[in-house]
Formats: sequence, structure tokens, C-alpha cells
Amino acid sequence: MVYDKENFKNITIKDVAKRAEVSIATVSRILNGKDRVSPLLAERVLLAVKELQYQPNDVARALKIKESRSIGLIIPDIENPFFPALVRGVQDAAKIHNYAVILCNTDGKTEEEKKYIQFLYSKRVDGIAFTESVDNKKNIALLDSLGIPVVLLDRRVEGMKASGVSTDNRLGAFMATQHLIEKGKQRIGFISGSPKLSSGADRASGYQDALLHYSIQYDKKLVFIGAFTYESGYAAVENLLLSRHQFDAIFAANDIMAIGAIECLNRYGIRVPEDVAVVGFDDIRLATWYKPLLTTIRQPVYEMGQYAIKLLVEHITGERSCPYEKIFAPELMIRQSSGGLEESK
Amino acid sequence: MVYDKENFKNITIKDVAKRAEVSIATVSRILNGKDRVSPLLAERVLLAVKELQYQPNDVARALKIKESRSIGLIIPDIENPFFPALVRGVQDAAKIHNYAVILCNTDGKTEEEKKYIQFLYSKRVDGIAFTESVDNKKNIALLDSLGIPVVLLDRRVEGMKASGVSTDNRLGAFMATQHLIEKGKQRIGFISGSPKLSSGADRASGYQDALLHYSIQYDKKLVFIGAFTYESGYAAVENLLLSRHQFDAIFAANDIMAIGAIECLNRYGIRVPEDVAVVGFDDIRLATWYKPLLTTIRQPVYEMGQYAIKLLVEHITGERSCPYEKIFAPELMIRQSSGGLEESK
DNA sequence: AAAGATTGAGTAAACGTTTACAAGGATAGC
DNA sequence: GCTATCCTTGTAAACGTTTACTCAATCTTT
Repeated sequence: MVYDKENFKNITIKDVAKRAEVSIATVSRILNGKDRVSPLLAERVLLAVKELQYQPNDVARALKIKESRSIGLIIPDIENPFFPALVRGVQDAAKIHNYAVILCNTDGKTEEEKKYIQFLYSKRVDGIAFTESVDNKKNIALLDSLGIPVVLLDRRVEGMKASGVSTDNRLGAFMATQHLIEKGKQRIGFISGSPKLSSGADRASGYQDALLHYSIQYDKKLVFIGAFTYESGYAAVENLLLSRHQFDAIFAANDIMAIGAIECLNRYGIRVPEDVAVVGFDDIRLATWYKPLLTTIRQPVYEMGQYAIKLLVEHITGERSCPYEKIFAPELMIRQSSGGLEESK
Repeated sequence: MVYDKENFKNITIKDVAKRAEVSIATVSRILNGKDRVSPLLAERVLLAVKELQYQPNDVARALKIKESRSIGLIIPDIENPFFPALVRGVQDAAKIHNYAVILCNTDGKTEEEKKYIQFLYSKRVDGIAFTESVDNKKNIALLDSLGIPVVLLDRRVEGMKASGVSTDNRLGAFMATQHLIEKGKQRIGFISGSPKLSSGADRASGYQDALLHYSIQYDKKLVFIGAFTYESGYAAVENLLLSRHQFDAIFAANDIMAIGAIECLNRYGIRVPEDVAVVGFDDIRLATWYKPLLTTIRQPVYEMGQYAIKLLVEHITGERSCPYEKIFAPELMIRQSSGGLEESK
């Protein structure tokens, strides 16, 4: 097959008008169904559309009505197991409203984020769903100055410049830590995510809240700053082991780090959950496939994606004008890695 | 913040022209750098662009030059662990060529595929990368009739109507089966994917090739038709167990089914790899996190995504006019689930 | 039956670019 | 110094839609 553009005359509204013997305005009106038209002409036009297999040119339409019916989705990395469900939620919701979603992976680089924002702006997307990598307000301000509606994904919103959807990370972390404490654990290591992200910072707060609530001394030596990656989870535990500080549990700020942590514990012959209990965060699909099954805090990721688009569309249409923050409830999923349901000692 | 479109006057090429005191044609020429222009004017224009923060309107451009600089990516489901790497490869390659990629999930429904094709056509995408769910040539023909360049992902191309990139599935399946045979296995169960897909059919052929090559009788009772899902892998093994046919190994046509199979085996107290060896296909990330580590056939998924876009772009630009089929080599990744590297008995 | 109100359809002007064509100015050749 | 050539720039016509106006025809109303 030769892809020769010349061979494919795109049929336009003009062709339809000619064949149906009406003006192009009439064709447009019938197709958009806004104005009243006579059934007679409507029938003729619809027939012509079918015969010619006419498909309106959305880019012309976009130019005229200043509405591209497309949205940008900016995330760090689709290969990170957290994101596929989110993306799917976004896409399914977008489909309902007839929006195309343009996917952008930034690897968490602020510079890439900025580039993509400009790229998306030149494409005149109607809105952007954005999981920013660092909580710098610069990019939000940029979006703001461009007049593009945004909703922040998985990020708490500071200063109310944009809408956002997230999970109550602080509460989730509290629940995770509480669960370990109730299991009889007293020396609970914590592997945090980047504290620059609201999700990272909030989970750290939740961990501390729980310790405080149960009158357990916060011990800085048990806390490591990870990067939400497998490797950083592994490294954190390795450091902890080498430091020879006692610990009987690990709470990792996401599942991948929890798995990295468990891998490392196993490597050193430490059993999970018998010797050390581990809890993660996110409840990615892997959590139920990994051995031991991972106890974790579930975020309703798919629903978050959906809700984000719902919000975004409301902003685009003007239905909603003030930023809104939707916070989903976390849920403790008790599985093997923390010792399961039964009480310990 | 109120998203009020009226407040954001989009600055256009006209504004730039006015400020730089030149014609819009000159601005366009300078920005596109095709024609020669005097350095003096160029400087004035570039200054104006910067001062006004002008960003060209790509939709107007697309309309004029009939090139939207966007491509569609149609896959069954981004939540299927096979796809994130593919998508990432596609997106990274697209980024290099400055194409936006519009993501579409069809859940493998032919009807959805068709809808998305039309949707993408109305958006006038320059090309489509397509992982079709069933090997029906209808949608390819549709694309063909619309004059949209396509490249098929992870699918062998029949009848040469489009370019494609895939892995040598038949060879991969041969290698997997061979590996099991060399491990001393003689009664190897096979859980196939959908035989309607070239990937499914080819892997089945490879399995049979290997049996034939080693003079092992093909036993229909050991073969199950799965659906590339966890559940179907689990169910296949359960059926096999209930049927009480002897078997000492399982080759599953993808990793998720292999994991489903192992889960089922475990459930019935059968050890992997001691009692039954298991090999999967794809080498998704989970294969190295799952316990036991999964022996599998690696496909270079990310590279496949990249290559697909390379091909697609060549078709779009007209650099390449005839369909081309790129076939990547599979690679056997020997891990725990098949008993590792050492020879058996 | 006349006049006003209502309706249905066409004309043409946008939307923001690119580019064929025209035109003017400078340079070169004689 | 005059013409021919080349360069640079501007003018205006597209690209395929939507929609404000306009206008003719029909329908009410009295």
C-alpha cells in the first residue's frame, strides 16, 4: 500500500452540500442539530453524508469554535505501576465526554513538564490533568497564565490555584502505622517518598501522627527518605540493617518500595512477616500477586482518574468556576506481609 | 481562579506582525525558517514573539497544511501489564518527532476499535499505531480506505496491507518449550492465548514445533485455550488438575496466565518448580518480582513501541511507501519457575 | 385580506495559519 | 545608465468549519 495523500481527496462539508443541493450552512446545522431545519432537507443531507462517508474535520471545527475537544494528561511514567489504572480512569471518563487524551511522560523532570505544557498549549488542548513531580508552583502558574483549566492528580492543592483529586494520604499513613502498632510492633521503620510531594510529606505526617497517638517515641534513625522506587526501598532497608538498629516492622510510602524492602530483607535471611512486618501504600495490582501478599493502603486510583476528568470537564464548560478539592478515603488492605488478620502475641 | 475564556485573548501571528511592524507572512516565514529573510526583520520578529509570549496555534496550522502532528495509539488495555512499556516506547519515539499521541483503550472490542478509528480520523491524526484485538482485516481495510498510515503492534501482518512490528512468537514459543524439554520434562501442558490473534496462533505453533522436533507426542488433553488473562491461566490449570492427566510442566502463552497457573498449582499444594516447571511469555516487569521468579520469553516491548513509531513516521513523511514487517528476536530468560539454570535429572 | 410575526435557508465573514503570486529594491551585466 | 536578475517582503487566497445577518416564504392575527 502506498500512502499517497494525493489519492485521498478528503470530502468536505462542501461536497455534502453540493450532493444534497443545499448550502453548507444547512449541512452544518443539520449535523450539529442546534437550529431547526426541515425534515426534508435533513433527510437529503443525511443521505448524502452516508453516501459520501463524510466525517467532519475536527481541526477546522476546533479552529472555528476554539475548542479542540482534547485534553492533556501529564504523568511521570506510565511504566510506574501506579499510573496505568489512573490513566485508564482518565481515558474512560474522557471518552464519555468525547475528549481525546494526549499522554505525556515527564520522568518527573520539571523541565519536561514545562515543555509538555507548552506543547499542549500549542495544540490548544481544552484542559490538562497533571501529576506534577515536584511541588513547585511554577508550572501551575504557567498553566494559569495561559488560561488552561487544570486538575492536579494525586496531589494536594496548595494555595487553591487549581482543582485537585487525591487520597487522604495522612490518614492512610496513620492507618498503616496504626495497623502495625496494633500488631504489637514498636520499632517501625519508615521509608518515605519524596517529601517535596504532598503525597510524600503527608504520608510522613501520618506515620508520625500514629506514633504520637500511641505514645511511641519517634526515632529518626528508623526513617529513610526514598524516591518511590524499588531501588530506594531496597537501599533503605539495607542501610537500616547495616546500621544495626533494631526494628520489627517497616512502613513504606508506596508498594514498590515495600517490595524492594522485602526483597532486601529476604536477601539477608529475614522473614516477612515473621521477623519483620511490612506495609505498603497504593495497593497496586502487584500487591496481590507478590509473595507474601502485600498489606497496604488502597487508593481508589481508577476512580481518582475518572473524577479528575469530571472536574476538568466542569471547569472547561464553565459549569464550575472555583477550584475544588476532592479527597478520597484510603482503605487498609490486610494481607500476609503484615501477618494477616490474626492478632500477634 | 475562574477559567474565563474571555479573559485570555489568545495572541496570534497578527499581533506579532503588528508589534514587529511586518506582515504576517514574514512572521510565518521567520518562525518556520523555510524562506530567507533579512536578519533585521528576523530579530524584530523574534523579539516580538518573546515579548508577547506568542505560541503558534497548531490547530490553525494543522488545518492549513493538512498535518495535525498527532498520532493515535489503539491498544486493548493500558492496565494489562504488557502495554505500559509499549506505550512508553511509542510515546518517547513520538516525542522525538514532535507528535502528540492520543491514547485509546478498546478492551479488545472490535466495535470500540472502529469507533476510535473514526474518532481519530475526525481528529485527522497523521497515523495510527494499532494493537488490534482480533485479526479481522475489516478495521485495517477501513484505515486503508481512509488513507491513514497504520502500523500494527505486536501482530504479524497478513496480506501486506500495513506495516507491523512484532516478536518472533513462533520461535519464542519453541525456545520456551525446548527449555522445558531440556529440563527433562515430557508432559508439557500448554495454555494458549486467543488463536485468533497472530501472537496466540504463532505461540501455539512454536509449542508444537518443539514437541515435533524432540519427537514428543502432541497431546490435545494438555492444551487449553486461554484468553491472555490471569483468570484463564488459573482456570486452565484447575481443569487440567481435575482431569487428572499427568503433567510435569506448563508453558503459558503469556506471563499473567503463567502466574495464574502457578497460583492455582500452589493452591492445590503443588510446588513450582519442584513438581511442575512453568514458563511464561513476555517478561513483564512482574516476572522478576513474582515468587518464584518467572522463567519466560522476553519481548523487547519498549523497543517495539519505538520502532513502530519510526516506521509510522516514515510512512507519514512518504519516506517509505511499501509496508515493512519488523520482527524482533525473542530471548529466553531462565529463572526460578522452571528450575533455573542447572540441568535436572 | 393585509400586516406583522415566525420560520427556514442561504450568504458571507470569520477562526489563525501557510504560501502562491506580485511587486519593489537592490545588484549585476552590458 | 538601462535592462535583466535576484532577493526580500507584502497581499490575498486558501484550509473546512460555524454562525451572525439577511431575506423570502409561510403562518397568525385581526
